[in-house]
Amino acid sequence: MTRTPTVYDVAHAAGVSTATVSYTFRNPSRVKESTRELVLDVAQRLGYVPNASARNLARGRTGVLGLFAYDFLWDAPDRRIPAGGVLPESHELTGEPYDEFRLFPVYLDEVQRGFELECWRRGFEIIISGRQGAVEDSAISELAGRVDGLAVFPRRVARPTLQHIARRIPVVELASRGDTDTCSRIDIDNADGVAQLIEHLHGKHGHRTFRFVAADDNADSDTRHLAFAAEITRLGLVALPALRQSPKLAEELAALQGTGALPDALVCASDQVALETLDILHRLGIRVPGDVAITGFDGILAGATSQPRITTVRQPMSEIGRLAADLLIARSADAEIPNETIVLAIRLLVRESCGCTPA
Amino acid sequence: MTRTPTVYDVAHAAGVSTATVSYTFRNPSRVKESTRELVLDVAQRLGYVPNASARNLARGRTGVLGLFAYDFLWDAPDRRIPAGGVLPESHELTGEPYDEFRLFPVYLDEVQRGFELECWRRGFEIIISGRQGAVEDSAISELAGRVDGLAVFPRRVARPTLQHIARRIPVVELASRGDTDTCSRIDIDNADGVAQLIEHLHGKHGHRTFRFVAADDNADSDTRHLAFAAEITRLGLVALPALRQSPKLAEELAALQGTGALPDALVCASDQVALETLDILHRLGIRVPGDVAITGFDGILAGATSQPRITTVRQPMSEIGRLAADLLIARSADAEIPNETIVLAIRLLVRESCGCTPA
DNA sequence: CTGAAAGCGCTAACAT
DNA sequence: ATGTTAGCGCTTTCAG
Repeated sequence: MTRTPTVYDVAHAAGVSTATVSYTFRNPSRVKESTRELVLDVAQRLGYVPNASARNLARGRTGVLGLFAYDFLWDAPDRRIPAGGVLPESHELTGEPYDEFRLFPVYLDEVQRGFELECWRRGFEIIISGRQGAVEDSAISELAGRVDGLAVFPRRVARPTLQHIARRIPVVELASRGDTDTCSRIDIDNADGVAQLIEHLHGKHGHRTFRFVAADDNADSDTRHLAFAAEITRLGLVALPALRQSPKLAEELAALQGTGALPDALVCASDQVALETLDILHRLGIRVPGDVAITGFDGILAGATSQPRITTVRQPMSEIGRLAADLLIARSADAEIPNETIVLAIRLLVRESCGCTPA
Repeated sequence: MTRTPTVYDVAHAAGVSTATVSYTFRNPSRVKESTRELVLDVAQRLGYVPNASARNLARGRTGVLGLFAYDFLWDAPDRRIPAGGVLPESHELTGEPYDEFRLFPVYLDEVQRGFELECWRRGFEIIISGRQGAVEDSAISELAGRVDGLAVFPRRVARPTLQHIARRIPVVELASRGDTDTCSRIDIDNADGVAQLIEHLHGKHGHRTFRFVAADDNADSDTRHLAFAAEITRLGLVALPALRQSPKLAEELAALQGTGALPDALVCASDQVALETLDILHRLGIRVPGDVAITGFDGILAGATSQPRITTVRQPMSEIGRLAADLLIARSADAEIPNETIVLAIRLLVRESCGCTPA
């Protein structure tokens, strides 16, 4: 096997300089047509493929944006996406554990999609990186060295690491966290979402007792919980402690059922939490929304195919991804552009789990 | 804004050589602990992030695998994923056209997922690249220069281009095409799948007239159509010309309905075709499976949530992605490993669109 | 319109 | 255990 051809080989074979070869590919109009054709011909014949590492090094940028995702499966391998009964056992699986968890796209998938499309539209490539559990600094730093800008989901990367990276390339955090100005941030109006949900449950359905169901170790969940508490207080209702998505959630709900202490409504931190809760309630024989109303947050697909369908707040997920890419591209081209925080509006999606009837 | 720090800066500030800095990051055990700590400290203070382009150039490899995907939306912007009636209008959309098409994951998404997970597990990063419509050679060649191996979906990239690239890095094509040994190939047993479907429709339900519904410009569709024709012939049944997924499919089906010439069963090239066909039949008032049976191919999620659920053949999609990554990693490490074609087994998924009753 | 040549930042022999 | 140094392949300024 011969050495892979370089600009030198092409230049030599074509009887031109390496500069001309380079221009032929990067700036064709600078090269006389006949020369250009010659070079392309030779390149073709030799099997020349430009080496991006060399180019990026010379240019000082990569044309790649990174998305540091995660897979919640890895963190919670024994937790399934509850799909409100529609998850079909006959949707044959390959036997790999993750295969059965990720039938439905989740929040992250939809954000990723928006990010991808915007990158491609703008001529950027995209590295999707993911790690299991706690992220070692080296992994993320490794990734940072490969890209012109980086989008990360919160709570995945230690803050000092993020600050370190943000000194070198633009970084945008997706979703809430609140402090610092290390990086840009794209967030949604969580408080408004929660307020609209409660307003609907309270004003429209007359519900008076609420419990929040929190997700584990999740910044968004915390934000929404705070908003929930504030809203409950504002309405002069009784603030009860939050329930928590965990292996013990089923027990807790069973206990509430036993003592007749079920609230009127369960406001869940996310659609995924809502779906899991729904599943548990089903198993306990508690009817939704008959015995208890339930709401989610996000607007993922699974919540629209469950039984009943989940009343929720829709995030503009792909728009979040799109904006993230947009912002990174701008800042990577001009370091003077300051970090910014964008807060996107949400929208209440009234379906059936709150007690409304299907249209 | 100061210049971004390099190994030289770190080495200088720490009073060591660049080699020591490099070793500290790449081969820590080669460096005395105290030195290592010193270097890491200085690097931290300076905000040093290793430049991957330089490293890759020096090393001669990138640690990145590419997946050249596509988005069928771009090619057919006016064609929706029909979801058998479950696609909820209230699943609020952002207004961007693609947003409403891609609610359900498709074949490609699931393959991609397997690819990603395997890459991450093996310590590779992954570049997902996509283009609209016909792919210019430069785009794919561009990508090829960035990665150690490339997986492509068929019919997206001109064959000469693929051959050109395959001279430099390992390439694997996902799904059927058949000719050449330019690249490796991962395929499924399409013939077996089609045979099992027809066997079921014929043997179990006694159907005798079949029409194939082909997808446009799709290698898999062609392969399955051939297998379909062969099987029909083998059983001594009447071979009728294929229908074709297109804006005119509705007319054609209506015509068949009008003349009482509907077949017993429609064997569709994919689940997506089946879902679209199902949608059309619905609108024509033709009952499925009452008036006509229908089958799909792939095993995507949308086919499991439609009404009725689609009887289909399940491809091990994430396994396809996983194997692709596996194969590329092996070949990128050892150019002596020859190309190979892997054919994976499929599995019949009997649901309701064939006429069976729900379990 | 084309060529010469100086980097880009890092790695990995090889030397000490 | 650490330092020296020659590349890795391409881009781009400056000359011609």
